Amino acid sequence: METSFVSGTDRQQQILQQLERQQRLSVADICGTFNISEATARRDLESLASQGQLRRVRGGAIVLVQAPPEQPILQRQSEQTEEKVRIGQAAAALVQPGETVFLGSGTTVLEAARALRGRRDLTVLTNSMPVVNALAGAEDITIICLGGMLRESEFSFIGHITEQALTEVRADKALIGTRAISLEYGLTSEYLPETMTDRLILKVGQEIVVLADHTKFGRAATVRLAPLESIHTIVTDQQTPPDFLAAVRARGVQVVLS
Amino acid sequence: METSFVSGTDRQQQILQQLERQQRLSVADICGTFNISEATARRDLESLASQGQLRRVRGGAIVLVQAPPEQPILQRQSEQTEEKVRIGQAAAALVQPGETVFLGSGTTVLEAARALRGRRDLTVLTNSMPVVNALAGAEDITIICLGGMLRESEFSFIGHITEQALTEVRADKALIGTRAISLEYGLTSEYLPETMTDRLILKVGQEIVVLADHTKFGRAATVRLAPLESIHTIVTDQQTPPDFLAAVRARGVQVVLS
DNA sequence: ACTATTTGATTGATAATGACTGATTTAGAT
DNA sequence: ATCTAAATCAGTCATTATCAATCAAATAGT
Repeated sequence: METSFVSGTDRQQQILQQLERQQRLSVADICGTFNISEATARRDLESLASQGQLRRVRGGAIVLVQAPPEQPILQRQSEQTEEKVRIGQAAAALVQPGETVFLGSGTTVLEAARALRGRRDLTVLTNSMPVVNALAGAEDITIICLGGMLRESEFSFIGHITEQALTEVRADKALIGTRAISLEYGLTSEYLPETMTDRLILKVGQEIVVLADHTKFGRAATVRLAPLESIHTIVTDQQTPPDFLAAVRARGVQVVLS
Repeated sequence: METSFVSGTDRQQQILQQLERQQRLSVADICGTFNISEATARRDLESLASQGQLRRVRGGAIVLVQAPPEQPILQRQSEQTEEKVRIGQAAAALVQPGETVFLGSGTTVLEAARALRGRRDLTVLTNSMPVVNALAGAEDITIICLGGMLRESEFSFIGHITEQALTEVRADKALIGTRAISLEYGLTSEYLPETMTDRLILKVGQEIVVLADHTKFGRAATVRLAPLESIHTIVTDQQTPPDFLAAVRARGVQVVLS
């Protein structure tokens, strides 16, 4: 894994994240993963310790007893950025002029929204605030937002109002992201309230397009959202195992590689 | 991707977009992707940092911990900014902890939203995208957006879906802006579709608070929205003619000067 | 044609880094 | 318990990268 960073502050954030995962970190570990000298590693630890972010011990550092909660959304935003952009563009290419398309939440779908900016004669339905922001002001694109209660971690709208609004609309295509996709359980999710909303979303789209990079395949989360058969198209990247894609195709799902 | 010609602010928006995708950006990165000098790249970062859009670090920039997703720029913000900020703050001061407050569209109400950020134990209802953006990520504030069709000029949601959602909610107070206030015609507006939505908004709020700087008084637009009597409170600035305010008070409307 | 703004180059100043030093702590052996 | 060797540490210093400030050229706006 390439660990690129722009500054000491940035590196310190990453040190904190890694510490969160492993509970403890040695100075040598830090030197290795970031290619820095021991002196710098110690300075980073000293700085973080003085901010009360970690507990300094001889040889490294350990997490504090009550660690501050980590932020949910923004970390995984940086992961697989390249793929996500390409997947988003490939999915956007499926949308035809004149169509009504639903865009769900998640960073990959957001990339599709960005790719749709500049296209003409479209109606976009969404429950994602970043999608609205990305498309607001775009020429010749009608934006309909489903409202509801704002879920802070994803900046998406969910709940009763959202579901009510969903009964009023339909879409030619629905572009959605997912947490996990498996042959056995299909689409799964982790957050139940959002799942209820997502199920309705699957109903308003004539054609369901799932955007998922290779890290999502062969995994399953806790809540079952929909079986594979209810999906029409999957857009993914080249790194997804071909045998998995073959199995998906055998279930009647079209696969688009970006 | 040859982005040969972009204006300064446009480029800064793109910098924000890229930053949001990658979490971090080095000065060198920016120079490369936009073909600009380090000096300009730094100036852009400095400008964005002063707006609180990113966190400047040595060597580049990283995203804020609770970064609201990138949002479109609002034009015509500069008119009467001083007054609007003060009016917004005065109106926000009327809101009590535990209350549910509706925030309408318009720049003055947006200032009230900004003033409410940091307050605790609030539920905010709104049909304004900028308001959602301003409050997204705020601690202890529940945000419920009414969805609907996005009106580009105001970035507010109007139409059938909005009205449907309005039937599902109520609010202790409704803070709304207006185009014009006159003794004879009360609140008037110019855009009929929005007016339909606004009339419903007046019904969901127990107490109607109108935010209007002095330029709005004694004028009337084409569409009648509501008589003066349906307003409970007007928040305005010192420059509003006292005799006009006296007449307003005589009609049973409370006046707050900021 | 003129002015205001933006840009790029240059500068000295400042911060970050890595190598080095001697001091301190730890772990193991006696 | 005491000693010793290795590891870790805090401090200093030179080097490098980055920065803020300044100014002239280029560009946009009127």
